[in-house]
Amino acid sequence: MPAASRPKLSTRGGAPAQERELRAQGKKTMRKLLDAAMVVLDKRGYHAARVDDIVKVARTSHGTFYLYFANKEDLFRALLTDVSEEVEALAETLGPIGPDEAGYRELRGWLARFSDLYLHYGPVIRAWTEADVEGLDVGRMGEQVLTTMVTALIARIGESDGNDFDPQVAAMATVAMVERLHYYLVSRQLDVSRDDLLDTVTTVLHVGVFGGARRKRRRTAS
Amino acid sequence: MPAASRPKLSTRGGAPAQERELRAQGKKTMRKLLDAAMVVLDKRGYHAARVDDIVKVARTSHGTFYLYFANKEDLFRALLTDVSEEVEALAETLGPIGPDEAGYRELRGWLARFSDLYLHYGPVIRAWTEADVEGLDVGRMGEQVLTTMVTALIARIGESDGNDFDPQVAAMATVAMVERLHYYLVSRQLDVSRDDLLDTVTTVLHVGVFGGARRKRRRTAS
Amino acid sequence: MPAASRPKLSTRGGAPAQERELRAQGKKTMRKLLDAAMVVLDKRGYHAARVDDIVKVARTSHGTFYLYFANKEDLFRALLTDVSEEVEALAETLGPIGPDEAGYRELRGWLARFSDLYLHYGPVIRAWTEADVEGLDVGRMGEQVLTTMVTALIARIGESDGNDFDPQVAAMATVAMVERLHYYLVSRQLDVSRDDLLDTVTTVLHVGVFGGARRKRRRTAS
Amino acid sequence: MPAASRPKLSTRGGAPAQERELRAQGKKTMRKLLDAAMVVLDKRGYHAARVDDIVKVARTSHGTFYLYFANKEDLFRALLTDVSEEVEALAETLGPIGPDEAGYRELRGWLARFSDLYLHYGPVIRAWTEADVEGLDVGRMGEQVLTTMVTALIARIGESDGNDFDPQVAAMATVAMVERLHYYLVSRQLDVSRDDLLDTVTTVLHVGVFGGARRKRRRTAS
DNA sequence: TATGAATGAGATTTCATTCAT
DNA sequence: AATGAATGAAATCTCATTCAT
Repeated sequence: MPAASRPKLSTRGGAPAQERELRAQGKKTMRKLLDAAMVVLDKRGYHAARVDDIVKVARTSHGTFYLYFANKEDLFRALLTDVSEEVEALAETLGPIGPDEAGYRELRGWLARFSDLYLHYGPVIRAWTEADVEGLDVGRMGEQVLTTMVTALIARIGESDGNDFDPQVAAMATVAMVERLHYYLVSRQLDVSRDDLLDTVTTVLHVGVFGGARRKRRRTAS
Repeated sequence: MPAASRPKLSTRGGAPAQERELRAQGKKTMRKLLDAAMVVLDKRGYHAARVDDIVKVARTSHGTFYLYFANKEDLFRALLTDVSEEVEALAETLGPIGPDEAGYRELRGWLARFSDLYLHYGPVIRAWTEADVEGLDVGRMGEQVLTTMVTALIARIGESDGNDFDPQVAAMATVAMVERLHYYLVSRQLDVSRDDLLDTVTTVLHVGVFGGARRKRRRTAS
Repeated sequence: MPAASRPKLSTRGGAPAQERELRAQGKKTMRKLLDAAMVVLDKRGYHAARVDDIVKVARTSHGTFYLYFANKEDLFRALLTDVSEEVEALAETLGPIGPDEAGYRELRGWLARFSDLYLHYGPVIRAWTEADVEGLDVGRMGEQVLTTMVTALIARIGESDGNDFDPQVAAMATVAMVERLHYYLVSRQLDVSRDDLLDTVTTVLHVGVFGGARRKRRRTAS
Repeated sequence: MPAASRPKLSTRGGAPAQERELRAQGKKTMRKLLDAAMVVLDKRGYHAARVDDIVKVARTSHGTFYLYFANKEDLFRALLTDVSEEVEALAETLGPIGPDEAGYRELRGWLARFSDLYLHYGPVIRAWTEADVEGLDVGRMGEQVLTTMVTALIARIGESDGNDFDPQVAAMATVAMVERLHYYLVSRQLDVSRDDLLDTVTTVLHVGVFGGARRKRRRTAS
């Protein structure tokens, strides 16, 4: 099982939590809040997420919330920091992707790991999009995450030869497609199994971006 | 230049406006409000957009706003209705896309028209994503827009032969890539000319989805 | 048929209307507004009555409203003036009420005329109650109406002999009972025919206030 | 002194307050708000009562109000619930009312208790009348209160014999007279002592409704 | 005489954050 | 470390009245 699917939730937390030493109970409370935030983020999205909702899900109080986080954005920043690290780790695992079968498999494996990550951190990633407009520095953090992915991809795309397109655009196009498709999947606008989704998107990208040859349809075990 | 780039803003308006007969002045004011909403939506996004901002930009009063729209969502719905129609019209213009040069051109032309549409209606489309979470029925309207596009694409993809992927997923992947890339473009996360973007995305999709052959890079005049 | 049932709606109208000479059309418009106000008052009550509702029912415009009335209260004042006059006229028709059958009939006849009046002007009378709290001078006008009725009654009660109660209180009690019962009737809290209501209330008051003898139940033609 | 004169203000409160556990301080604040509402209701009536007025009298903040009540109607409902219970308790204490002196005393005692209740809860009862128009479900609650009283009275009226009137109408007439008279008393339209009022209304009703014999005027100590 | 449009003061309501225990 | 209570700034919405044609 890929690392991305066993994420360790933020052990740092928000500003107030970092200024003091957290004991076992404190850590537990902070964890409860972060988990709750994910739940609420998933259900309501960033803007509609209320502190009240979060503390209710976490079965704690308003006062307690501010014992661990400076404010709402601080909490989301903590979550996003975790995602950042996961994504960075993921980006590093992207090996060379040749036009052959091995390249296909490499790409599919990587996309599968992204999928795991999205299925877990999706709420945060979607929240980032939502918060992107406006000067929220949460937005800026999201851009960094995007850059990480794109940079890794550009490197691999550049290794292919004979590309008649802009590698940077192609890299972003790749991320765009993969991220949005998962969004459609999670928001039930696309009704398909994760494997089918991965098969198709891998094929399209392998052929379209990495010069892979078209081939007969095949199944890949999850 | 395609019709999509010269869109006529909603002539229907929101709930309150539909109950009365609008005279010239009334129509003008409604138009001012819709235009202002686009500006604010662009700058702030859906959730952060305040009725106050909109009337300020439209240089009118609070009370006037509610003479034409029941509330913010109502106005947004009016805008979305316009987009829906434009998108539907666009979807109908998608001709057959073969693997040859002609297919490439057809696809590029269509994407260019989408591009025009997005450059005009982008704020609304982005806001839709933002409002998607939560029970806003605006979300449901957005899904219809998506469906329209996807349906048109599925038909064309189905015409290609030898596809080793799920046409529905491929269609959504196409929309996903195109929409998000334009989002990156407009939100300045991607710094590239519209033409370069179109060249690359057309190539990737033509090759990856429509069985097109890879070819040397080329420029297409706008 | 008693005069009260063929009321001539205010021919004076509100302040602005009094300052100019009304032609035929003007009078018609004013009448439409007064009628509409009654309808709205009936449906919504005083506080919930909106100028907007009134002009909609009257099929005219806001601007027109203020051509005839200085403001909302002005209109109600006009209506209340009419009621005042009707009530005053009614009060004058109250003859002596002896303990005998003739007294019963006199009382019943008078109450029947009140009933007619209430059935027509009820909305205004109820509005007065509603507007009573607070310094609205509409409230003060209502008190005058009450006084008119009470004064007439006190005179007749005083003519009975052997009363072991305060005539003023008894007079007010009479008005209280009659007015409220009609209110219950009109607001459907009391489900009974107008005649049954009149029979009972006449009996109770004739016996309780005017020293009438109790007798077997009887019907009186409406 | 009867229980009705020492009413305990709502311990349940409005919707938001019922969802959480209230501590001592919370209860105190809720009480302050309910008391303040009575004051404002008395001074301004239901429609003119502003949440702003209430919190000012209660010396608390706007936000706090909504911590305990969903809105003005919710608060009013809480008050009305209290009244309902008091009235119900009062209705149960109505014993048989014969035509003799004992019957007179029973009736007078009961009316005196009603009087106590009205003097305390008058603002709420009057507000109910005011709010009755329009779809406020508060109106429906009021009807129940009315029904409670009427039902108790019908039972007692039915025990008298030889009535030549409709007991239901007579019962409502009784409530109508008593309620409205107190209204006139409290709103200063009737200037008389509570005892004089009770004496007269008891006599009129005893004779008019319960077949009592007329007798010489007398004073009853409060 | 009539009208649709516009206004803005004021009322309601929400909710992130701070306070007191 | 935790909590319920309180706050108030900001946002939404209503509607009597005035304006311009």
